[in-house]
Amino acid sequence: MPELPEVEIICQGLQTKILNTIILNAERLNNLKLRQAIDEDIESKLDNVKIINITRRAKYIQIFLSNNYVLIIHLGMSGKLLLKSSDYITQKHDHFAIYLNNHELLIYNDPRRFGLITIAKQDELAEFPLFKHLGIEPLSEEFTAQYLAKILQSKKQPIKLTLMDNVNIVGVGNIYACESLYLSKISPLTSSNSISFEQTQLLHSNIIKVLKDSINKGGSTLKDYRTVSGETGYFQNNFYVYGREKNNCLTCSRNIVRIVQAGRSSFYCPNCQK
DNA sequence: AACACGCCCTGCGCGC
DNA sequence: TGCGCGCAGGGCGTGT
Repeated sequence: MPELPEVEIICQGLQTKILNTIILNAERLNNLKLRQAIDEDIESKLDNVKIINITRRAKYIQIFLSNNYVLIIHLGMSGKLLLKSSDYITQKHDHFAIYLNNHELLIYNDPRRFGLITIAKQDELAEFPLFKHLGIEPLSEEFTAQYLAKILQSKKQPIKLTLMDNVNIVGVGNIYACESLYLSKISPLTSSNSISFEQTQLLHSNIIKVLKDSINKGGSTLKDYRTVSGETGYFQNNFYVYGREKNNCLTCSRNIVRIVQAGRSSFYCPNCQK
């Protein structure tokens, strides 16, 4: 599934392609439940409204509408948002269609159905239950080494779990947590509160670097991720550790190891990362 | 409070 | 060829 860079690219694509278009209407294509059921009355709020802005919060896409609502989309592990021409024939796992006045339609497709589609009033966004607990954006000015140090010092759980917990920092998923720890020479097993301030500064800059590098390469495509135009990303070719179990560490040539933390794979070099 | 674990789903690649 | 298993960019609810 998309992490922060992939969602960012999708938002940028939507900005380019559908900003200022008008949603003629929208419809659910089945009655399957996503992470949560699609709101009963969502179609009535997507009837002849203009798209006035598109932004990202954590891994959520926010499509602001002229009727003071905001359409909120999360892609879960396997979700895709694809722009199609008006003769498009609906495919398996297409769950939602938005018809636009530029003769295109925006299709939400999600095989695993871990994503969600919902709608909220713009002035209630800050209090929206899905967003209320979210931490700070790693690409914002709020994310400083001091902030990261404060978070790390307050936890003794393994650092990788702290990086991936959206209460602390949003948008850093499994790939970018592994990659930023590798670049910082920190083991994913290290207790959060045993990281020195020097290491924290390094980690802070590497989190930002990895996310920005990935955005510049169009994100990472493992399987499902596509831009709104259906293109893959390229950052997967630049992974140091993610998915490279038993391959050589690009620094010391020893084997990259895969372990499981909180039910998720962590990849790291036990020699380089302490 | 903090953490471990399991579940929500489908599809794919692997070993037998 | 076919079946079962494990695994996948996330996030949440439950139990200890």
